[in-house]
Amino acid sequence: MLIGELAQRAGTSTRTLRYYEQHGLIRSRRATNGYRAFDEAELRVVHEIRALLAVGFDLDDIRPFVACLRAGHATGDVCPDSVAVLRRKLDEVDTCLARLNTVREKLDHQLNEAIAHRERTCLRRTAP
Amino acid sequence: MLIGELAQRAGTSTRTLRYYEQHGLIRSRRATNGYRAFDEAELRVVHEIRALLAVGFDLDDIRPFVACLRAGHATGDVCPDSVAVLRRKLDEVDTCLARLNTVREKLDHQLNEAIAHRERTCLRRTAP
DNA sequence: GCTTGCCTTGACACCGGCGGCAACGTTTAG
DNA sequence: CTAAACGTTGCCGCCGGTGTCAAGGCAAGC
Repeated sequence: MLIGELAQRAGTSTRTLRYYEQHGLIRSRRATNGYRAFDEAELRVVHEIRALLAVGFDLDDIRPFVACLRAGHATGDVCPDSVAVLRRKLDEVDTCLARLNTVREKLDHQLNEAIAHRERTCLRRTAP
Repeated sequence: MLIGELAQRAGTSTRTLRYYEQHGLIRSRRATNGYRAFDEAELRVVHEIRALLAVGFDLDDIRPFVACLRAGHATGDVCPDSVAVLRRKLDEVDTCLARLNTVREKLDHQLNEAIAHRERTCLRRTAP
């Protein structure tokens, strides 16, 4: 499979695939003309990459999942390293959620105070 | 007040202050030697900027707050434009929270599945 | 006069996942 | 023969707030 076909089937660009390869996430042989030749299996790998990126993982985080797939597992998340990343990411998300909730409260409070202040000082210009 | 003093009092770097000035957020006169001279009032402005940046605002978002302070208000958030930004930011945060919660659920599910799978296939290497 | 420590502007580096372009080789169809 | 449609490598741009360095002007104490 040439890079264009893989890109189309995976719903990405050739530029993206070269980038993944350059960073060791996907693999290819080279034909005599220098063209990359991809195995069918790489399609699944690309899908895994895309799915994890969409969730907020970066390429380094994703590497263990790819390795897990290459090791023959049906999914990329059952290997110890992948599980470790999942745990860490879950922690990160929880931390982020906590911070974001704090920010939300602050914003909400600040917004209400500001509106209250404007009403006290009779500066309402927009209808309630 | 010279830039070094303002930087120290505001807890930032001179580089940062020049950047803010370059982007129209703080103001200075120039002494005959070319040095920036800052009013005391700018200290408060810088504090406002830093506080909002810390919450996740970008410099463009912050501009109305600074204008509000300069208009003589005790706080930067009571002016209509600031309130509008606050509303928008609150919406953004809510959207972000929603997405993050979705991600959290996915991760949690995926993690549990992976662990369950490993236990089914007797690959436990770490003590429970 | 010399050093030290302020200040000035300007410009590059960073991070990460690409987009996009240049300049060029290959294959295939007409 | 040529044009179109693929492939290759390499490099710049982006985004935003800062760090950091260069190369130089000023202030003040010895």
